[in-house]
Amino acid sequence: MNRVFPSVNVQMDVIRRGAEEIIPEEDLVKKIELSVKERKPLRVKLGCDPSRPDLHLGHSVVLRKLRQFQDLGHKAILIIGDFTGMIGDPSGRSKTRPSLTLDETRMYGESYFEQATRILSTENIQMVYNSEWLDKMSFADVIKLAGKYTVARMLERDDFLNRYKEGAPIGIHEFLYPLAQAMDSVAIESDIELGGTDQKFNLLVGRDIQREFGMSPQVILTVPLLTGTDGVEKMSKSLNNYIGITEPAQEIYGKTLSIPDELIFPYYLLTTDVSSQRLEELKKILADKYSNPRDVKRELARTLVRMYHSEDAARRAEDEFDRVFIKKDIPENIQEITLEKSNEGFHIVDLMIRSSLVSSKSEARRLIQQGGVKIDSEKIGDSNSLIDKKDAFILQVGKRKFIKIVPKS
RNA sequence: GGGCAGGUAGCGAAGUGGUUAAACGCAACAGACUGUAAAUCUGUCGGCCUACGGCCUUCGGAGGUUCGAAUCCUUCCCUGCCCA
Repeated sequence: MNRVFPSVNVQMDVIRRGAEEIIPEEDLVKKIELSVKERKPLRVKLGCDPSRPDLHLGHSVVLRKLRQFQDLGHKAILIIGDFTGMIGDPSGRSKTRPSLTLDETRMYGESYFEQATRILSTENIQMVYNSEWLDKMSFADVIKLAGKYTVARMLERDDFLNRYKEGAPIGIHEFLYPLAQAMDSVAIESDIELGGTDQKFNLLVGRDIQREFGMSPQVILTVPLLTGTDGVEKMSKSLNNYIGITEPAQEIYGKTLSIPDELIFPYYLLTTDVSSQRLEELKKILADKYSNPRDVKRELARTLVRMYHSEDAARRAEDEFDRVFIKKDIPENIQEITLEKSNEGFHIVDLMIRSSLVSSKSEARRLIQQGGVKIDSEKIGDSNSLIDKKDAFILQVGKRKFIKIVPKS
């Protein structure tokens, strides 16, 4: 590849935006200087865990950072962690994380790639599976590798240290994961590795191990972890506080509006590409107690829908939202199911179960008692109600669950 | 290998023979209020029912003692600490 790169300063400005730490920053400057001089792109590594294949805005933060590197002319190297996926990580809270077969990891890898390229460019990119080199290592190789690191250094990682202090279990293999990840950096000869702040330790191990292998150590760049829609925990699928990048426009819009106000700015900074000037303006607006944060939040929601769908979808999502939640009307497109009814009609509880809006009859009864169930916008007060309608009708549970029932006799 | 301490609902954590489906906190859900924000208030939070009551299944697993067990015993599994 032989091309002209933007100047070092221009590059660093882009790279610094929204980054938490760059370690060591001087090295990055040097690497970029060299890259500009030699017209050689940097190899930018991002490791991906393919075991949870639905990408959300939390993942988008680091992917967007990688995209920025691509746009600056550098090469993105996406490592699919199929090897670790195959072994399965039995540690930690996730009790039964099943080991995946080779086929499955491939499948997930592909799905990951498909989703990631909604953010990444398909040009300067290379995707590799780490089983390619990790699977070939012998036990002796592993021991030798393990010999390059010490327990004391492993315990520098606060996650390990805390568990150690609290007497919580730490599996030996957990010590091996950072090393495996480090081997990835060795294998692909990364110049820089990206990751969330929680990955800082692992990324740093990569530097040490690369050095052990006589390579120039990678620079690491961490990005903040995006807080989820609950405003407390980091965004994750299992905590159900996420906004998925493949979700329907409606969902992205609605979920965005439900984030706490404190998150509006971080979301703008980390998940959108609004200009720096606009960021400054937004900061002022949000600090001004006379302005209503709702307006900039709506703008954020539109922006996100635009990014993952279209301008048009953004407008429609907003209209739809206003209709349903402000005017308390019924959504435009509702999932429709056809159910057979008995001659006396539908038993309300039964209906809720059959449309799988609730998981048990007790739950259904509870919701009815609490006034959370409506048929055609009319509150159902009695859990013994019978619904006898010939034509299709709308069943609503809670604020946002709607389903259209088409009776069939 | 030995000693000790533990394993209770999504999580944290009470309960150590009977009114315990299991206190309390968090999370979650529904309702009120709102900007599907925050805060606040109310209610719910194992399942099933012909339901202000009734029934069934839960306290790491399996057995046992007892009229009766999350609580006592045996055994197995798991975790941590200390000693070797």
